[in-house]
Amino acid sequence: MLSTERQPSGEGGNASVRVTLKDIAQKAGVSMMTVSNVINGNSARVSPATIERIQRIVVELGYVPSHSARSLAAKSSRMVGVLVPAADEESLTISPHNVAIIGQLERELRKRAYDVLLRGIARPGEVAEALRAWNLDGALLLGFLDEEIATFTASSAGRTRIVAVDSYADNPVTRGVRTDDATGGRLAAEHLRALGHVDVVFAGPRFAGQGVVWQRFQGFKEALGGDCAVEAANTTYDDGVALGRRLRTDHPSATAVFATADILAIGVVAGLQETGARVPDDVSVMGFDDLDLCRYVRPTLTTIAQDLPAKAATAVAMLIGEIERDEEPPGPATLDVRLVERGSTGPAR
Amino acid sequence: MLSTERQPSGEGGNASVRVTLKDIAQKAGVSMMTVSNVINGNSARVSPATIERIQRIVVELGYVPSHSARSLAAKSSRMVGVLVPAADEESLTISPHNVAIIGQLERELRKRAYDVLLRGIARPGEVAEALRAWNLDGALLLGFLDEEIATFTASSAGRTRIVAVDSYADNPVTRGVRTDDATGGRLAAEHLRALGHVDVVFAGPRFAGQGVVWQRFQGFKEALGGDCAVEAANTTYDDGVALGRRLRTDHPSATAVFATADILAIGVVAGLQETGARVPDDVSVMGFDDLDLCRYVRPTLTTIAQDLPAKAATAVAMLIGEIERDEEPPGPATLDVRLVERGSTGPAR
DNA sequence: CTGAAAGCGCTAACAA
DNA sequence: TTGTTAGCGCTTTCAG
Repeated sequence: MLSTERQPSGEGGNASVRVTLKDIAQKAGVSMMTVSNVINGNSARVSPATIERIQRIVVELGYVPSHSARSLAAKSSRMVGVLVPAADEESLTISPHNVAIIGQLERELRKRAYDVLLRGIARPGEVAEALRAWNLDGALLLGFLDEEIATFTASSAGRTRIVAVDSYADNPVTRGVRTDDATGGRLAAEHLRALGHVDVVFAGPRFAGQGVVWQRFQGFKEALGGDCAVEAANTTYDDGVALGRRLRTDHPSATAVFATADILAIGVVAGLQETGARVPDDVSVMGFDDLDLCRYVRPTLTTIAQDLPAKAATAVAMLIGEIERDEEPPGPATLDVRLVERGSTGPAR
Repeated sequence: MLSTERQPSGEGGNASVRVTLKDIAQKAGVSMMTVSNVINGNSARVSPATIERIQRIVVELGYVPSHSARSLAAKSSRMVGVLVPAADEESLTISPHNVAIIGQLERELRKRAYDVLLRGIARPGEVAEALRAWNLDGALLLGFLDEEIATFTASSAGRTRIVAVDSYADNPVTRGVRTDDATGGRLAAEHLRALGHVDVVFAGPRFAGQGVVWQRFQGFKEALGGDCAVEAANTTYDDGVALGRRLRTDHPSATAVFATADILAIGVVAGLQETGARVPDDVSVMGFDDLDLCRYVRPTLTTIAQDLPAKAATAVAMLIGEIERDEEPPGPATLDVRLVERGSTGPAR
């Protein structure tokens, strides 16, 4: 993975002080501007010969541009913020789902030569603050609630672009990228119906007229064709277990559960099993996300899969599009979902 | 989590242009330096009255300091790099273990008012490069192999501090933080011995005379008192499954497996179960790390727990200590481990 | 195609 | 306790 390669410092004679544009310019006998243009690939304005010479010297001296200086002098910093919610000071427990995304985002951004500032956000104002403090070219919001996003204000410069992942918020300063949650809900309902389930429970975080969970519920309920019970539960294993334990008491006739997150579904299965219920023979359970986790548990978890890498790539593409090509803020992007059948769902009893 | 709070911009009359130190200074009728001192908490050099007045104006105008400018003018940027390995351009799949740590690191650093640059590293030179490009005060290395770390060179400024997590490398420019891997191996061996296991298999990534895995093996073998088979396997579920499937063919007399990672152990269990073996009745399996995952699978996984939050906190404390107090680079830090008994280990058959 | 001047927003080192 | 003078390293004009 890492090639064995020496740092080219200490060859040009100068090893321990910062090599600046000026140094390069002097050694090459040209002005700083010419060097700057070469570094930034403005090859249109420099003769091929000079380019070649300068590039050699750059390598020879081990020149590394100062992004701080560039950021100060120019409009752009080539750095974007990846912003995640942070409950005050405590527990920046990035959710497994977000965690998976962060890696992808970093990769996509690095490919395009952008650096990433990772930062937890505790107060709404911190978004604009972070943006301005480092002169960020843009920001990616991860895992915020729509209500929170609505309170974010743009950087006063007005040039800062913001893309929110998994958001339906209609904040004018943000664009959204999300999976097709409504269709996900619908697929889940259709799957359960096809297996003969009629009396089912929907489990997920409390929702109210907006947001990811609400979308999933809408699609689910509609495709179900009938009514369904709703159980509020946080997206955690333990909440799932608690629900699973009392499910057959509180919903004696229910034969299936659709949870809005895999981790929650897995908890439900565990809770059910504790009470002696068999999954899927007595109760079917399905989740949402298709984390790796789904394959590790027994029974393996039937779920609605979303394409994380694609979501990350789309979010980055949108952001960069706005930043570099000053594109019209496109409408929100919606990514496909698909049903993944595994062992936790079966015919209604 | 997020308090409802307005951005204080647009009250001072000026809303959309950058508010600078100079603006504050003018409005307060003092010099920029005085304002600078107030902002940076150099209260010793300013009269209480002035402090109070300046602070009011700062809030009123919604001033946000430019970190780029500060980073350029001062020695320090108050930003540290969190550096993870990145297989060339492709698949920056940050491992679950590292990912869990990143959140903790960010939290610890933010508490101390440091920002985080998250960056994948594909070539050794990129470490020093990233450090210098943003004038980073330091860096945290996550999940690199000891051989890789040995090739990293310091920033030429010489002031940059580097702490490597999970490393035993003796690179003069880095300090290490890790869990007590040897003791972890020992605890595992003692646990299995106490249950009567004699013929056991050690499974983990290939190692050779150094590194985390080697340490675990040393402790394990020594406490075992006898010989043990070694199976090379990557730290993935699928490699675990493969090993589990052929375990009873290749090691017919083995009654226990110690894997150097939970995810690997869980795969081994699944592979074994596929062949009809019962865990732990026929074969006991244990892992290392104590990820949440261990509670989700059946049987639940016996493992060696390491304290991730403590590891992150220690790494940050070491780094900040070197940065701010210019402390003597302390020796490497080693954190405690403990055995967590769950359902995947039992008496030898 | 190349260069000179001016300044981005801030802080170090002195003076006063 | 406060102000002044210099830059940090780069990019943006605008002239050659």
